[in-house]
Amino acid sequence: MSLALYNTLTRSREPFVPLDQGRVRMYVCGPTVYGHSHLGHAKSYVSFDVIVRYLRFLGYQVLYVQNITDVGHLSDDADEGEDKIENLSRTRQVHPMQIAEQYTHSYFEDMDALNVIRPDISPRASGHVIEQIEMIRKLINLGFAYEANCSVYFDVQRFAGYGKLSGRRPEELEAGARVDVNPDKRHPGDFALWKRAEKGHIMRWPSPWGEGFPGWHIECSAMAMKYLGESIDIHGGGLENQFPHHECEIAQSEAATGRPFVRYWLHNNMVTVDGRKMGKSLGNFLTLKDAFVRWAPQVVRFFILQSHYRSTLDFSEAALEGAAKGLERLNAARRAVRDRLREAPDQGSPGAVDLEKHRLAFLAAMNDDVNTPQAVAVLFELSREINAAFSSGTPLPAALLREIDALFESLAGTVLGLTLEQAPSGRAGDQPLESRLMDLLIALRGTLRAQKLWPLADMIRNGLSEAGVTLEDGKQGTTWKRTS
RNA sequence: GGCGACGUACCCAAGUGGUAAGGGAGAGGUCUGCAAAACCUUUAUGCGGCGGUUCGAAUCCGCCCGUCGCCUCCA
Repeated sequence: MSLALYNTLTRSREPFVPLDQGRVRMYVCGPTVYGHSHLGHAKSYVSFDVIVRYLRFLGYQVLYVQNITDVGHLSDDADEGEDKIENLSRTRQVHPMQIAEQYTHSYFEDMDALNVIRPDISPRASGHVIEQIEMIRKLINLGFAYEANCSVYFDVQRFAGYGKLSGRRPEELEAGARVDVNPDKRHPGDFALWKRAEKGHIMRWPSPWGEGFPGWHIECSAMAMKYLGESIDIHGGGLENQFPHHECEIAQSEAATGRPFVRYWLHNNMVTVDGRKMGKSLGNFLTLKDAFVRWAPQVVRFFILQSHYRSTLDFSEAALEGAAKGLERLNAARRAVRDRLREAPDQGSPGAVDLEKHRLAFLAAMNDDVNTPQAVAVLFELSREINAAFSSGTPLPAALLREIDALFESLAGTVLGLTLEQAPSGRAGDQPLESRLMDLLIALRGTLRAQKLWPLADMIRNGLSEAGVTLEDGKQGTTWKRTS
């Protein structure tokens, strides 16, 4: 049993075998930093985060590169549009790099909150203009690109493999009604590698073809190859970037090196709202900062993991609420394990819960093209079995409880990035002042309850509830937790 | 118009030939002063429709209906 991934290039599920044994070179298209990240970004980067985490869990040494696009991404057609970031900088009267920096910070802030492990390298496009120029020059020398009117275009007709990822041929593009006529291009499908900077354009660099800036597609090829080599194992990105972005990446990279650029192309699907894509252009997006006001980042992460990365995920308040409750169920299970651990006997029947069965089921799900919803289902099944064992009355031995706890930590924590039961909660014996005050209130209420002074007892419970603390009366005494 | 997906219960969502995972909601129950939480049980003879292949189909094939994505920027 080993990891299989769905490769867009071959449109099939393939066993994952990296180029070098034990090492994985992985590149994922990062954000264009001209706005706060939204739920769609979260789905993409959480999905790839889990893939990276799982590869590392399997023992691979992963080098994970994810770019930050801070120049060259045009707001419209690749010939007419303006640079998105420069656009915004004009409106706000600040330097484009200030815009890029602001939203780069914002991006990492959100990803940190989602417990997304940072990439090993986060190269900025503007910091790699030299590499991009070098690559463009090479493409011209090899006859795959041509200069026209101080801009440089890739000649799609010269590259035989153009279309192998998306299934689209240059001939078909020509038939499309929406390809703009650009007299500089030899073929309507040719794409810009370097753009001439018009008067007033702030982001500009000197080049052999005059002052200008790099096209959008070239950055990923140049940076991926700089840090990962000419052939990489995994390239990830959003489904909507399959064409033209990734198709162009393949063309320019393979034309330049003559070698296969990417072995496994992975594409994640998008978040929808009422069945429609969540996107900036549609204006139906929810930024993560807004989402986090309502739902904890962990809940958002969990919500994402409950669907497959290649499936669309439909957003709704009800769906998020459902995820929040489900996550709490897993939390409760682990909390119960830890609570019992305090008074667990050293001896007992260790065979009460078959951990190995669940561990293997979890791995089987993950090996099957990173089926996180299935893996999450295994966690629920594990939880149910543990709870059943608890309610049967027979105390589980400490060694088994520690094993269960470790299994949660490993599968839910290390692999899925879910930090179960981090919210402060407690029973007698905890250290901080908050806990000691809670102990006092609980003891006071306990006395009132013993005297059947219900109104006074409820006054404490209701007051704490308003302060964001929930009391729960259980068999083994009263516990409290924050309700956020 | 071209290319490509998808349609599974009230909602979200797994499942690519062997007789429908999981979560939420709903219902019943245990516990409780009440409550909350937790736990247990339960909830699709059915997988958009109609045909076909097969011993057997949500899964494969064909047609139809519906929704969406890409072809212009988007994770």
